[in-house]
This record gives sequence, structure tokens and C-alpha cells, in this order.
Amino acid sequence: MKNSRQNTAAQILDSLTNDIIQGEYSPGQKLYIKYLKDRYNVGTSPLREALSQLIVKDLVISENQRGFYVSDISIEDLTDIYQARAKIESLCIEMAIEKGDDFWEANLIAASHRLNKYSKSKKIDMGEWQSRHAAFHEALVVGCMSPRLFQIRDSLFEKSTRYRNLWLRENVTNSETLKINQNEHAALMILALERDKKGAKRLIEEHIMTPVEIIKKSLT
Amino acid sequence: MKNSRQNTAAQILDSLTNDIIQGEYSPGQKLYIKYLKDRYNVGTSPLREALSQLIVKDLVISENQRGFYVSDISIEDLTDIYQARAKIESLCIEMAIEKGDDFWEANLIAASHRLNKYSKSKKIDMGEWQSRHAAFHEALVVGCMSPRLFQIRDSLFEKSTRYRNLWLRENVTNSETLKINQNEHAALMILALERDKKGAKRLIEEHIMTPVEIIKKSLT
DNA sequence: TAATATTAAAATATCGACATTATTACATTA
DNA sequence: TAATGTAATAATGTCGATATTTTAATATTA
Repeated sequence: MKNSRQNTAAQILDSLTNDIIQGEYSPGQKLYIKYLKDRYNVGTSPLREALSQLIVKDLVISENQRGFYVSDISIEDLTDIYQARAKIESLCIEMAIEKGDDFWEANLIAASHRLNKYSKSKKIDMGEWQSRHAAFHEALVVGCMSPRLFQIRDSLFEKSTRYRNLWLRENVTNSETLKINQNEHAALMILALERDKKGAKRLIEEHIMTPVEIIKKSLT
Repeated sequence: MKNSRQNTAAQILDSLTNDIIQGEYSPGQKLYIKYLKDRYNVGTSPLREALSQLIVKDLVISENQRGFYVSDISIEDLTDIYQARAKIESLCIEMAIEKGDDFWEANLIAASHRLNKYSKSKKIDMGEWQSRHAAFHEALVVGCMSPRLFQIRDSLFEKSTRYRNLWLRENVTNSETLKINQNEHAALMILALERDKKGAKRLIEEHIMTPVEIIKKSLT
């Protein structure tokens, strides 16, 4: 088996990122170089390069001569991340509504339909639901045309994943919460199609902040 | 000479970051491993770790087996960064006005005074002016209390530095532009102290976007 | 001449080894 | 017993060497 297009450092960055945000490693956990080398079958250099990138991504912290640790989570951090996400998403939606065209509208309607149908199905697979949910929210903001804001949006979304998983565990099965959630999605789409910037901004901020209180409880 | 508290990778990251945003290396320039090793007197590992972090910070790009390059600049990128900065700064100011206390007000007045006095002095050192200018803007938003938004703000500010330097070269000597700039600062402070969120947001967005047109000309 | 193939040189990406620093376990002393 | 000191163990951070890949230079062919 030969090299893929990515180098080892990039591959290991993907794996580590995923393993951290999916909770394979716990918050605060020490990441031993030797263990990681064995686990991912890589040498020191690409591994440390990946860890270095994870530091900038705020998923890992390091102390000189004391190694690497998974970043901690906390209620303060949870609140801050979700608040920032709410504001950024709100900005993105504003721009999207200003600049979105017919294709944006059509794509949004389609994404909404896919999420809707799946939410009403009998057996809900968490991964599939997450994927359709993310696609719907992306369809809302994809008209925004600012690569930087998008990048910021993505990085905050990634950071929030560890917290979001706590919510999902409780609520993918909870049909009441899910129904409210689904109603919000429907309302968001309508506001977007009506080009109601103010309304859409208000609702998206609310929608993003909704899980925070539930997650807080899981954290204590 | 012994180790400082930082490891080599962290030190070199600081140096490289600075050298890139100050234009020591040009946009698009290839960064040869060997050259950098010699220049900064470090080995391969810490150097590559620093470069890896610079990728995440968008100051460097890499292609597998083809090495590292300083990120390009462009008019599109300029506009995008400044637009994102304007929006983020606007969010920060909004929060700061909501949550700022007497100390925030006092600190803002002081920072404004320091910038004011220096802007009127005979000989203006670019570094000192930049420092006081940055301090004033930080004083405006320091009440915002969101670590994440602050971090985003800082990273965008850093990214904009290469472009900003193009503006500074033209306008630190241009007393007319500087006077307008200074008036905007005074107005910003007043709006903040009056807790006029809407007004402050509108003006800061305008203020941040002002240099864009001038920089565009420098770029073509 | 232009396009392609071949070879030589240069650069990158990765590995394993080593020096330095931190941690742990154990012994010594008050 | 608690506090401190010491030896051993373990982990980190850095370097130089090597295999692989790209780039450049040159030759070959249509």
C-alpha cells in the first residue's frame, strides 16, 4: 500500500481530530506520544506535527516538557462556544438572505425536505440524522459567500461537537424535544425564503442556544 | 544559554508569524526547510511543527512533497478578511457596551487620550502609533467577555496585518486621512460611552472598512 | 522546433536515536 | 509520620540520517 495524496501528518490530524471530538479521548486526558505512535502506526514527526495543529484548533493543549493533553470542557466554555456560534451563524444567515438566489432557495427546500422526512421515520440513526441536520443548516448559510466567516463557522461547529454529543445522546430518542426542534427548522426555512433577515437572525440564535441548558445539566 | 519556558517550536512559531505578517517573506514565497533551519538555527522537527501551526493559522500553505509557501494575498481575500473583521468587531463592541462597567469606560477614555496625544505629535513613529491604535480598539471591545470571539478577533486582526501595512505606508504621513481617522476614533468613544449600540456598530464597521479601497489600489 | 524521455540534483517527509527534563519509587532525616 | 532528598524510570523534545518524491538539466525523438 502506497501513499495517498495526503501526507502522514495530515492523515493523522484527521484521525485525531475525529477521535477527540467523538469522545474517543476524554477531555483533559493525557496523550502519550508513545501510545499514539503505536495506535496510529506513525513516527514521531508526523504525529507531533498533527498535535501541533490540534493546539491551534483548540482541541489539544501542551506544556513544555510535559506533553499533550486533550482540551478540557467546561460550562463556561460550552456557553461561550454556543454563544459565539449563534452570533456567527446569525451573520452568515444575514448575508445569505441578502445574496441568496433561486438555487439557494431550491437547495434549502430540498435539504429541509430530506431532514423532515428522516426525522419522521421510525428508526433514526444518529449519524444519518446528524448529517442531514448539518446539511440543512449549511443550506441556510451557504449563500453567504464569505470564506472566512464560513471557516470560523466550521471551526466553532467542530469545537461544539463534543458538547453536542451530550445533547444527542439524550434527545434523539426524546420525541418531544425533537418535534420542537423540527418546528424551528421549518420556521427557519420560511423566514429565509421570505427574506426576513431580522426574524431569521433572532430564531437561529435562539435555535442554536436551545441545547445549552440541557447540556449544562449533563455536565454537572 | 539555556531553554526559555517555551520550547523551540513555540519560539520559532512566534518568529515566523511575525516575519510573515511583517512582510519579511512575500506572499506566495516558497519557504525552504533548509534555508529556514539555517536562518533560525533549529532542527527539522520544531521547524516543521511551527510550519504546521502556521497552516492552521492560514499564513502558510503546504502541498504534499512540494513544501511550504507563504499564503497568497488578493483583493478578494482582503475584502473578505476586512468584512469579517468589521462584523466580528461589531459583535464585540455590542457585547462590550452591554456589559462594560465604570472601569471599562475609564480605560477607554485613557486609551483614547493616549492615541489622541500621539497622533498630534510632530514626529510619529509607525510602531508606536500602531501600538496605541491597537490599544484603543482593544479598549473598546475588552468588556465583551467572550474568549472565543476575542480569539477570532485577534486572528482576523493578525491576518489583516499584511494588508494593513500597505495602508500604513501611505497614510501615516498623510495628515488628511489621519485626521478623518482620528475623528472616527473620537466619535466611536462617545457612542460607546453613550451606550449607543446601533451607532457604535455602524461606525466601527465603516471605520474598519475605510482602508479597504486604498489598499485595493496598492494591490493593483 | 516542440514534445517527450532520461538522468542528475535538490527538497521533502519520515524514522530512529539521543540528550534533556519530568515523574515515580524509595530511602533518609527531623 | 511527614517532609525532604536521591536514584531509577519514563517521557518529551530535538537532531541528523535516509528513503522517496519532485524539480531541473540534458538528451532523444517526431
